[in-house]
Amino acid sequence: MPGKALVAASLKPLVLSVLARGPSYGYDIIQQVQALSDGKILWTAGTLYPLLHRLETQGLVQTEWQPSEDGPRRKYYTLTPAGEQAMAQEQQEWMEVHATLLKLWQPGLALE
Amino acid sequence: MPGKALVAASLKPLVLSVLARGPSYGYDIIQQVQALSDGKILWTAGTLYPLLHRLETQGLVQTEWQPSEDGPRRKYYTLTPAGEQAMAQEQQEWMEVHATLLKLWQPGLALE
DNA sequence: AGTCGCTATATCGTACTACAATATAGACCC
DNA sequence: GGGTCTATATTGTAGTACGATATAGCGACT
Repeated sequence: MPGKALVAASLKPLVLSVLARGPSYGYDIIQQVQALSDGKILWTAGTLYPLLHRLETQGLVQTEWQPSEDGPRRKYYTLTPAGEQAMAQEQQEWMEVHATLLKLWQPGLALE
Repeated sequence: MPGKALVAASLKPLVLSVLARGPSYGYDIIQQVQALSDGKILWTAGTLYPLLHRLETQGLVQTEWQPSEDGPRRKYYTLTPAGEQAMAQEQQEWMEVHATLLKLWQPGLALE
């Protein structure tokens, strides 16, 4: 039985949003999201890396290996212009869905 | 080439949220979501019905056929207690992701 | 009688997505 | 040499999205 997604497909907008703040690498992205969500969003490497590879294949990110002074080398991911555009699009779509959910969650909205 | 999801996997929380307001049937759910989103969220039947069937298999909804005075009969979906619980869970998880996204979208948040 | 459009549900095939498990390896500390 | 942390990668399995297509009732117009 596979695990359950925290919120299915929140993965892509979150990762693009992290990278929109500046280049980062896989392990760090996991830590950043975990910290920002107060430990509620916990990804494993097996969840994140395939997505990063997909983003690269789709031309939304560029990659660069960089050595680390204190551990294994890191693969830094940087948003391309197409990636920035995709991030803006994801943000807009997220807000549209969010607005719709808020309307549905309003207790006062009458049913027809 | 398959189409792109408006926001991937916003489907389940939206459908559960619609049903949390009262029983409904497939065609009506599509219309409700379309109206509430100002026409931005457009689902096809082929997207919605498989999800409704999954929700039924998972015991989150109960179904009942009802005749329509003006057209084909309708299959009404009603949330079960487990479905209400799932809906509450989805709502909480959505808000956690949303809060994290808002933090990431704050222009003032400094990078380390 | 025919056809158009709207209502209404259903299934199939294909592609995409999520994630646990597992493997590999460097650096540090004991 | 063993444990912990850092760091990336792949594989297998299950879940998800959606266009295309099929079926059928009803009303209106021709």
